Amino acid sequence: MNVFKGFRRQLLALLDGMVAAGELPAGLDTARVTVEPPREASHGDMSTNAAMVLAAQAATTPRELAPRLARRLETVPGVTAAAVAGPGFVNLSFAPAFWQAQVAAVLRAGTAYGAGTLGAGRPVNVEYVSANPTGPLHAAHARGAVVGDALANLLEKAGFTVSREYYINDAGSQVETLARSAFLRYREALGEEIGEIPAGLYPGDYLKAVGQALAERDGGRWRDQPESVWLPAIRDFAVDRMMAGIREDLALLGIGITVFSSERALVAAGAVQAAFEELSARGLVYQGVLDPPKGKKPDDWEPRPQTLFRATAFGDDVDRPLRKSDGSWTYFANDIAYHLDKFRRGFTVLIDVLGADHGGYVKRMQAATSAITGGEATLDVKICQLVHLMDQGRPVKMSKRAGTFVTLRDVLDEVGRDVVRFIMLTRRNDQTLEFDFARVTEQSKDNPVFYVQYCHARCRSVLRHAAQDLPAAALTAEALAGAPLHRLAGVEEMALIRILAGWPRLVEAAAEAHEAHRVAFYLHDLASAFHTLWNKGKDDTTLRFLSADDPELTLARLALVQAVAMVVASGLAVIGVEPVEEMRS
RNA sequence: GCGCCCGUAGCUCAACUGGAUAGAGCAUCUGACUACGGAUCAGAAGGCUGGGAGUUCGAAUCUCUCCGGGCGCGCCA
Repeated sequence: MNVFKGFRRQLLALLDGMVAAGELPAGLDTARVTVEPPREASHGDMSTNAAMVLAAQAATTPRELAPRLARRLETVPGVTAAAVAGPGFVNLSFAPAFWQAQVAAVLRAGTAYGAGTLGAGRPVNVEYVSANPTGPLHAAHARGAVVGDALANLLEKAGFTVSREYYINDAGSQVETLARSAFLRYREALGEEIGEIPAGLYPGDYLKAVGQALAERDGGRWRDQPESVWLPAIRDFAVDRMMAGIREDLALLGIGITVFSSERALVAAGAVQAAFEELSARGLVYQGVLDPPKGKKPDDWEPRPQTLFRATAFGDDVDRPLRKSDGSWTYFANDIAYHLDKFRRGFTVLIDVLGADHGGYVKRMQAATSAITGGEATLDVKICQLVHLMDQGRPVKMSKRAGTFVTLRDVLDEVGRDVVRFIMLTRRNDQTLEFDFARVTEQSKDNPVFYVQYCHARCRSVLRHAAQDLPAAALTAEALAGAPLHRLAGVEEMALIRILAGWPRLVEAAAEAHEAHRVAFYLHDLASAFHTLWNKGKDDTTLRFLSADDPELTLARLALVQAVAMVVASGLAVIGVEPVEEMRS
């Protein structure tokens, strides 16, 4: 459980008591009252802004209310001091036993420690990757894949029921281009000389295998047919092949997408028509003419009446077309249908993880989501900025034309799944990220993956040593939960325990903000506190975890070490990284 | 030209959604390490949070306005 939230409940009860005693007016709005760890450790263990938030309502000043509050707070069991500071904060200190008990809580919960009830089982829909099925995933896709997957893990840990989804864009012109490109490779496989790949078609070698497979399956039956005959069949064939490859790559990266939705199937099922009618029924569709885009002057622009969605009524800048001039649906219309589909499947919290090039798409999709669900569903869009691939500080040159673009598979082969997953979360999603092949694999504290893994490995190492040295002792987590934890009184030990106790709170806050990267930063902090303690033991042997002449202290410290290992493992699980038992050389 | 994202230590980035003296890691100096697992640790220095104005008890965070970078900009997806 989240100890800060727990104490906030006690604080609110205490405020009720003050109201009952006539010390505060009834009907207080306590929504903005917070209990948090103070920024400065020297300020105490917890801090509340209650006096500042409530002073105006109580017709007094923060500095007057705070001491009255502090006096009451000092009577709460476990609280050793309540001091007024700054503009009216009340800083609280707790007895060591309060924190030491958290170690036992970790040990009893295991890697489930931090799992929360915040979500209360409510459904959340996370859509990510959704790469066009026109080629293999490349390195840039890895970021969205990891961000989405870790976010899904995080939300699950916080108690939400999560659906992980991939939207297959198999209905547009790009998959037709794929079909034509594959057809060319098919003719090539049948022995034809195809020469240069014409501009506008996909040149990648990966299509050779598609052409080959098609030739093996169907022989020459398509070769002399008109495009209208072979295109649908070859398109479907090629898309299936591409998706098979993509699923394989995702599996290698450990991405747990379970729902794959086909745009084509959605259209075929009439979902777009239904969504269109829904919008029409709400009076949000009209025929109109848009202004030409400012500043940019398309040569072929001419005013033309279109079927438009009134996106401006929901915060977008302009109304958006739903139909192309040939009468078919725009990509946007299809996507509205998909989001409506999510809503109809019971999701009111929708999250899309998209690439940087979709930044301009956010407003209209949020507008559409709000419109078509009557405001019942909200859409949060996480835009993932670019990944700059580097090697030893130099950019890795990438060119699709020259065929040197780096695939996801290349990156995985080079550095492995765990490194990719962790590094992708070492920046906020909306910041560009540098991915340096040399740096992310080096074994030093510069490398956060290594740093955190090393922390876990050190913990496990200590526990292995303990098992050898103390064959008679019960060293299971359950047994260690009963260790004499009051012996954990060192400054560094207490600091470490406070960080451990902050894990449930971090899970909640990160889940609420939809920001999985916070887990990576937290793990780095935790590892840092652990390495600090470890190194203290080098200088001062009385601080070592294993103390031959003090078995009780040893047990208490082993409990702490075990708890650290568990929380690290639990955080790594959210990121999707396997904790290691030892560092391979 | 318009919209969105961003701008924080020399570099790469945090900052618990409005809290206290803005924090880490590199790099730079100064020290510790013949070992529970070497790839670490302790300390120093480094800032007008791009500039300016506003909102209030309080702003890196919200508003406005400039400056600088990225992405996008009718019937591509």
